[in-house]
Order: sequence, then C-alpha cells, then structure tokens
Amino acid sequence: MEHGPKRRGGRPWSFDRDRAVETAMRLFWRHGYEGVSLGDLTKAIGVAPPSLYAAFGSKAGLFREALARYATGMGVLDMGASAATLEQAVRRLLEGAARAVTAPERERGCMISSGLTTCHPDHEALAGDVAARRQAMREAIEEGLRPFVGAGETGPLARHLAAVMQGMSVQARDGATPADLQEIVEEVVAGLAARRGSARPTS
Amino acid sequence: MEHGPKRRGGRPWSFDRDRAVETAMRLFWRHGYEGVSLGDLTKAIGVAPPSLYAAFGSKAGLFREALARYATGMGVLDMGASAATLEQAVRRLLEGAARAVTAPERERGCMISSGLTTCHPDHEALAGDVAARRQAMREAIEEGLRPFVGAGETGPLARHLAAVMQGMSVQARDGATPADLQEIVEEVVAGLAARRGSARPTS
DNA sequence: CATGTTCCATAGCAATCACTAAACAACAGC
DNA sequence: GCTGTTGTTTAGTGATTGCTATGGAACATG
Repeated sequence: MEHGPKRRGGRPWSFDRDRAVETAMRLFWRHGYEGVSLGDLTKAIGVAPPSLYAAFGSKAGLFREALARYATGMGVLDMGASAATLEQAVRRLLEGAARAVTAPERERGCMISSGLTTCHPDHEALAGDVAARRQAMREAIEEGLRPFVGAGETGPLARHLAAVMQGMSVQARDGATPADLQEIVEEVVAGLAARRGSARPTS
Repeated sequence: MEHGPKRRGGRPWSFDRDRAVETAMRLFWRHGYEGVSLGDLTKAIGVAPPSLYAAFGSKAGLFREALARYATGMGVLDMGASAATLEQAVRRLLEGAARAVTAPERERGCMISSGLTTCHPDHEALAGDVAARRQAMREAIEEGLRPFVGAGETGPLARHLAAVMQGMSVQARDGATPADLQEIVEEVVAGLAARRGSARPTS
C-alpha cells in the first residue's frame, strides 16, 4: 500500500491517496460520518469502492485517516507560544479558533469539537476516537496554559476554554459570523483580565 | 389523530402516542437522528411502521415532535427569575444546565445544544429546525439577562453563555462529571463577578 | 514478445433503509 | 345480526447501505 521501491510490476498508481483523504475529510467534516455514504465518497473522489477498501479497509478506516489529517492539518491549536501574558495566550487561542471555524474557504465548524457526538451504537468506537481527540485538545490547551497560571488552575481553565471553543464550533455551523464569535472571545478575555486585575472592569 | 369525542367507531387505541414520542425522544437524544432507524423506533415503541406513519407522517415528523417535547420538557432554561444579581442568575442558569446534561436518569448531553450539527444534505431542513431551537435558546438567555446588564451587552453575554452550555453538552457526552462541569461554571461566574467588581480576583 | 504482478472498475452481494399497499380486527351505529 | 369506519398488522416495495468476488487493463521483468 506504499509507493516504496518494492513494486516490481503492475499498473501505475492512478489513484491519488492523499487527495482521496482530503476529499473524504471535507465530506465528513461537513456532513458527519453518518451523513456521508460510500457512494458519496466514491463519487467525490472519482474512484470505485474496491480501491477505497484496498487503501483504507473500511469506511471507518477512511474516516479515521481523514480525522487524523484534520487534526494535524486544520485543527492545530495556536496556543501563542510567544505570548507574554495569559490574556494574550487565551486571546490568541480563541481568535484562532474563531477564525478557523468561520474561514470562508473551509467547512464551517470544527470536525473534532462538534463531530460524532451522537451516532448509531455500531459506530461507538469511532465516536470514541473523536472524543479522544477532544480530550487531547483539552490537554494541549492545559499544557499551553501552564506558563501562566498555577498548577491547580490549568485544569478548570482548560476545560472552560475547551467548552467555549466547542460552543463556537456549534454556533459557526449555525451561521455565526466572525464578529459574532469575536464577541465571545472578548467576553472570555475580559473575564480573565478582570480576575487577574490587569484590566479595567467593563461596567 | 386525537382521543376526542369525534371518534364514531373503529378499533380502540392500543398505541400510546405520548409514550411513543417519549421513547423516540430518548432514542434520538442518545443516538442522533441519523443514528436511529425506523426499525429501532418500531422495536422500542412496540408498534408497526404504518402506525408511526399514520401518527407522525414520517421519521422526520416523529423527530420534530420528539424535539418539541424535549424543548418544552427537558430543555427548559432556569434563568433564575428570582435572582438578585447577574452572578446569581448566571450561576443558576449554568448549574442547571450542568445538572441537566449529566443527570444519571437522563441521556447525557443536550438534544438541542449538540444535536444534528451535521447531517446528510437530505436532512438539512431538520437540522435547521434544531438550529432554530438553539437560536431560541440564546434569545431566551438574552431575555433573562436584560434585568442585569445594559442593552448592548445582553447579546454578547448571551452568546458567550450559549457557547459555554453547548460545550458543556459536548463534554457531558464525553463523560465529564458534574464536578468537571462545575469547574466551568465557577470559571465563568468568577470572570463575570470580577468584571463587575463584586468579587475578589482569584489570583 | 510472453509472463507475472499489481491495481482498477464492473457488477453484484446480503442486509438494511424509509416507507406503504392490502388485508385483518375491533369498535359504533343500525 | 350486519355494515361502515378506523387502527392495526403482515408482508413487502424499490432504493440504498457498506462491502466484495471476479475479471481485465497496464505495467515491470524475462
């Protein structure tokens, strides 16, 4: 299944595996796992079912690969490694998320934050994979917060920020504009700043 | 379709319509619209397909009715009408939501907050119905905030709180405990309190 | 060229999808 | 009793689901 030098014959690779994953990611991102059929996939990718099964094993395998590509490509968090303050880091994180879930060239929403939250029992394992990505996301946020807040406070704050991002993903899918989501960012940052006494209360 | 006095004959109603909606709500709540088949519904309700179609017209019609029951029954917001301060009202709202999405006798998560965010194109109208419920929820939050904050600030704050609740629903589905979600509530309330100067900064 | 290997598409698998025609069964009015 | 109305079930509709057995086309090697 690799383009390695071991091939000693056979037809050339007319089926672009990367493009297939990319196309599948787009479809799963937009319509969800259960909202995309194999027919949709083969039609969009331009390939027959056996090719997909030779390459990915199953629809679930293709989804997992599309999810991995999303996580390493579109879903990376900008934790503002160069940020000087907590407010800066959080602002960077949330504004990046707001931009990501409303970018016009992308599908709306986040494939991880609001993906596969419900499904048929047969697909629970797959839903668990997405849930694990969400957990990893929360842990990455927590890691990024460590320079700025006390050890006992990273967990709750990370959970809070993860919730806000998940909500922003839902609202983006519902048609929220970047300005709408920016309102949320300002709310959260203002609350943090006020608690740390480094900004003036709003009222 | 009613048990009214207009019936002039026919077989007695052996099929409890209310119970059917209740059962369907439970299934849709847990597994989502596309994760529940008509076979699942007929088996759980204990009735044959034509009865469901006579009563609800289609699977989508049954879903809509289950959604309406959820919205008026399980999904009501406690905006703390008796609250004296903004912090009290917000705390009441978020703690109620946290309790609702993790209550042991219920399905986890919120059918509206994280329901039908993605689907097959054929079901987009249904997804729009759920999205409209989310919008109504946000507007209800905004209304509940009006006594406590200036006219221009209800919108952003309501959007912020809606996002937090949507995120709590996702995390509840992922297995978050009530204590986990309470952390988020404390974060949000502390931020609000600090901004209004009615509480001490945390750090 | 002939042969072997490799990858692809055609065609179709059993199962399930949402949905329905047709007949049966239980009641009200006569 | 009989007839009409009504709600139900049985049994199936065509379409689509995820998936695959089979065969042929395109290449490298000899």
